[in-house]
Amino acid sequence: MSADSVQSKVALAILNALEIAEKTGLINCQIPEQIILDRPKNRDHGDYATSIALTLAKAANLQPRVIAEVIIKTLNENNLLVPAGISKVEIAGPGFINITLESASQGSVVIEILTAGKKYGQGQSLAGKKINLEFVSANPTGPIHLGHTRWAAVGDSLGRVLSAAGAQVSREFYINDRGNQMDLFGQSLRAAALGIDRPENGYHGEYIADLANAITKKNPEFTKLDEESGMVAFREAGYKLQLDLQREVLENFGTHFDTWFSERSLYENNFFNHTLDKLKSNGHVYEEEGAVWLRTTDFGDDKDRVMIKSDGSFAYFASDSAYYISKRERGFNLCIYMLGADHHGYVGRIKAIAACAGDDPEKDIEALIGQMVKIIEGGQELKLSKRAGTIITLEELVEKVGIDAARYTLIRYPTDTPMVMDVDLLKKNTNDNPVYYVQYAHARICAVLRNAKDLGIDYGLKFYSPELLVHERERELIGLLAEYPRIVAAAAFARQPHRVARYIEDLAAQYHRFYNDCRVLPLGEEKPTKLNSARACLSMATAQVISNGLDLLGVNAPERM
RNA sequence: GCGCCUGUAGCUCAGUCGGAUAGAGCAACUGCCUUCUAAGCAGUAGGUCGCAGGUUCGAUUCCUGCCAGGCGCGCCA
Repeated sequence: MSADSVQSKVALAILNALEIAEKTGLINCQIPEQIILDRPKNRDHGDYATSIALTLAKAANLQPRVIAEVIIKTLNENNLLVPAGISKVEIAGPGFINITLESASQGSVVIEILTAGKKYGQGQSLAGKKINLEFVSANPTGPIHLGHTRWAAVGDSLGRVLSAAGAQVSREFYINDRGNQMDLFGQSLRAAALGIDRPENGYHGEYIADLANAITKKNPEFTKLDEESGMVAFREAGYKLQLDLQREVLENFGTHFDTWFSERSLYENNFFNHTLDKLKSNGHVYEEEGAVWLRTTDFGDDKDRVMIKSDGSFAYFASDSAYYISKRERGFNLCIYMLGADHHGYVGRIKAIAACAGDDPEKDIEALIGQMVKIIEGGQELKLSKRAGTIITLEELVEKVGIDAARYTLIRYPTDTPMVMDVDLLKKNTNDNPVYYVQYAHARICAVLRNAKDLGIDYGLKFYSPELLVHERERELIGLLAEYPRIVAAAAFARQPHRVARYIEDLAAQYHRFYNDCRVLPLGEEKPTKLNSARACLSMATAQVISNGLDLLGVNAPERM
């Protein structure tokens, strides 16, 4: 919320009134730093409401309604209402204070929006946070599947939302490019190339054969290598190809990563030993049964974790530890891990690593858990993917429903809820499909504005008369537009981009209602009036906010549909 | 057994610093286009917010217990 927004003026006026009342002895208690304004659900309760009188009742030892009366009296006597753009203040119910704004004042948000443009909604609530946002992190041994896709959409959107709240965000993809799985991958590729049986616990999707073909085409000599060096040759070539594919698929999906972080790099330049020393110096490392352990039980983990196995090789946990330390040493003061539900057992471990490193896990680490995604088509759950051999891939989903519908649907729900995607519904261009509903509102506004231009109607800031927008629909729409910055800040704070989606759905609905009841353009031979211009400005502002919101989701705002 | 998540309308789900009469879409029924995109709008109907306690002016929201469902508990990655 910008300092000069309508809301903040109102909040400030009430705060001033409270301070005055406290000084003059009308109220005797600690005055809060901020006044929280709600938007009442019921229109009869005004444009804003605050429950401050109820909250203070106990501390002040007064009836809530008495406090409300004091606030209102003080507002009146000190002429605080007019400068704040308030036309009416009322007490309601047990002590709520309901506030109605002057039309001109309320309408000024349109000016704010048109002036700020793409920047409207951005704030500084997370300024100073340097966030490492890690998501997807699929193994480079196969395609991006549906579970990853949820994160590809939500993680990307969260990155945008956090940035909009003023944080400095780096999106990171962790590549698990060492360990058994990689070797199995190499063995599977080699087996496919040679036409021999693949390892039982290896990879069996059709894409393995495709990759193997591509490799042998380029490097036919690989097939002549012995088992070990052949495995390595295929592994490395397959790794590169598969990683490039993942990158390409994600970029096409609109999800960009700033850093692709290789697990192998943790073992270069002595970095792992450096991190081990660091953990040792904090006293949480010990040796037992020939293995090197991190005593994570010091910090609430259920059992200690092995970093170096008794055979001298590194356990996966070694990488986890080093990776965390790398993040911290690269200057991030908040590491967000976006994990699948099947990995939620990691949370305790990761936090224990932070604690062992001397950090505060509650402050420096956050884990977001994404529940499972199911996909149904024709009433049947889709389980098999031709390509991956197991689960539906990102590409298959996009082929079915398109990028916008896929992203929007995945982002629209909180991630801690398991979700079901209905392909048939997402293919429909009706309003059961929220992405079209929102996009349609945007396209509709663009059409109106095109027509306005053709009719020679002047719109834009110079022709905007906020005091003319007094219709109930106009006031509701304007009120909702003013909410947007708070929604973005709240979404960032809660790490919940779905709030932005839900908000623009509301906004689209509100615009449609306005459109239905308030004619924007002159009818027939009527002469354009200032009201036409004002409504065109309001429409323009709405389109801007829808577009800004969709942008935070990584979804297009089409001008025509 | 322990840990995490979920339980809101017939269906899919919003509602999270505790607020006024619990919301939306779909499905059912009824209206609104000879002028802005009907991919839209208005209305009717639909609820013991899993169950039982507790905290307080007030609980779908916070705490405890229970019931039901999903997932996880390797010197795998």
